Amino acid sequence: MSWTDERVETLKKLWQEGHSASQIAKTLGGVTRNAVIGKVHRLGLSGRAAPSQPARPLYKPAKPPRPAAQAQPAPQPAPRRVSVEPATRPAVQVPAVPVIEGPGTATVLTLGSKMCKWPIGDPSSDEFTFCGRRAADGIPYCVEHSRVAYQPQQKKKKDTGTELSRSLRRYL
DNA sequence: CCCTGATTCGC
DNA sequence: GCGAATCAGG
Repeated sequence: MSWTDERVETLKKLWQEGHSASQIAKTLGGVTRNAVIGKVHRLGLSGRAAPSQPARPLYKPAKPPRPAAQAQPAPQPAPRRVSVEPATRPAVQVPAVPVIEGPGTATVLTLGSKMCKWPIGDPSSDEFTFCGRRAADGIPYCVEHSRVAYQPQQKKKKDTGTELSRSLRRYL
């Protein structure tokens, strides 16, 4: 199919009405959404609404790998400057060896690798915390919660065992 | 994985 | 001019 005046007009109409490229493609028939998008751009009516913000965020990563037929000796890579998070981060310090706190005092921010990750409370609540008691290396939970967490597993058969399950057995 | 538009570039 | 391929997001 080709872009007859009629089809182009339909395209414009539908596009301005807010239909998606694929919807328009289906309506018109005989074209893909890519074709529609391509045409839309050629017609210069890309950004439909909200021109407030640039449709294109100003940076273009370019596209490196593509079998370009023996192109000319490409110049220098032309460094692209992309804003890369200049913000200063406080970098929350998480104690490697957490203080032994009572249950439910560790938050997602203070939860260290060696702290029990047993959830306490409603995860969707502000009150949500983790157990936070000391947990052995490589074990997600403290002894008490490990027992609960792995209960169904504990009395399985052989259990040739993963590293974790072996550590676990030692641990419990 | 489904979808969206944006871009590039061989044709 | 066309649109497939590809990309960056939602």
